Amino acid sequence: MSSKKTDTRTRILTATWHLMEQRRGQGVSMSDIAKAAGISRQALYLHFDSRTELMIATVHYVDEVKGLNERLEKFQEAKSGIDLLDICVDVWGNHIPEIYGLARALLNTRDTDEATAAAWNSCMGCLHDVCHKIIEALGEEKILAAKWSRSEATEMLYTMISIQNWQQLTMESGWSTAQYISRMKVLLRRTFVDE
Amino acid sequence: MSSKKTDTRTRILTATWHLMEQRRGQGVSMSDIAKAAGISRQALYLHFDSRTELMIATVHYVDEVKGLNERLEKFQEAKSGIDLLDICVDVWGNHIPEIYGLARALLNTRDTDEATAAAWNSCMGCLHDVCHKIIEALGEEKILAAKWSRSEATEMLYTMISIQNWQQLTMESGWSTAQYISRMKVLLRRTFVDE
DNA sequence: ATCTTAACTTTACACTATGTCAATTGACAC
DNA sequence: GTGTCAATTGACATAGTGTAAAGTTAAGAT
Repeated sequence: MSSKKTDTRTRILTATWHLMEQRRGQGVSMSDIAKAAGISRQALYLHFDSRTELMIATVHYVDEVKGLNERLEKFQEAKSGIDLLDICVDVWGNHIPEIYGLARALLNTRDTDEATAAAWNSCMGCLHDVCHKIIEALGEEKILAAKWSRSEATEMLYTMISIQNWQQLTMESGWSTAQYISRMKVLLRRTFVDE
Repeated sequence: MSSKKTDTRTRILTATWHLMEQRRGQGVSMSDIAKAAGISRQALYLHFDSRTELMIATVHYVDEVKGLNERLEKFQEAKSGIDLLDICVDVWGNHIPEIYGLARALLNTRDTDEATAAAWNSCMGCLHDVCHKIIEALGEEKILAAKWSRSEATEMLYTMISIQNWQQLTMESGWSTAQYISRMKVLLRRTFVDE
């Protein structure tokens, strides 16, 4: 049932992904992608209407392959709000490096492109939900730091674990992934948990 | 002593700045700037070699006009590390909205443009210094939270007060400037200060 | 064996944006 | 007047995205 068209589509998606990671999301043109996929630039438009559509499809493809959703199932194991917080930072902190280039490409164009912004927000929605769950759990356990309303805490948590902050700390300040995870856990626990 | 050339240069810089703030740093072409400054597109290149150079010059111009440096002199009044931290969030939190569009434009191009990245880092250097001073002060007063090394704390503080985080909390989550400042102070104090 | 169709190719073009170049105009100084 | 500076106009080069048209190749149906 795997038609030629489906094969090529997959080849394009993997090529896009690999190029994005290789070049950290910068300087990847449609020509580059076509060359990497072994087809002509114009043939790309037989599969995807626009660059934006290709980017979004690649995000979904990577999500599927890497299975962030399955990774987040680790959450079922969590026994407390603090557990949830730690697992979230572990899973997400190890996930970011694998999608960094693609994420950069999307973040850079989302300002000018409405569709990209929408796709990005929908992808990030699941992370936002996770943040919400964590704060709710801390709230129910009565250990959410008193100075935070639940909605404010959710937004702040979501902001703290953003890809931009990961980039700043690892790419610019030179932290390792382990260091990022460890320090971020400290920051989040001190910020949101009264112990 | 104000030659015609100097006048035009200033006119270009103010036009660039205003356009950037109006359009939040997006979709501002050299043609747009020329039109707003009342000159031809080509004449821009008599004053600035490239778009990048114009952007950087505009940043310096805004810095001069808005006087971030003078604002940071408020720091002389600070009597403690905690004072420093609060003043920093106040000053910076009120400064960001005035440079947001321009900052966006620079952040978007710094990945592809080495000169932009360098200019940006040099501008942000003073903020990084401030972060360093704050952490040193907290360290000397023995109230820097034990889990942080001074260099790690500096990087983390610098990351927390980034423009990207301001954007996420205000533009995307809808917080007011006052709310941003208040919540950020809470986060930073809880994170870095042992009381 | 022939016809059809899907997938892809090549070539060409339109559009936008940055940046360069040459010839020209207008104003002002000496 | 002559020279010079500031700016103008128009033409052009380049890079990237996206569109359109005509031709090729190979698999499948009849």
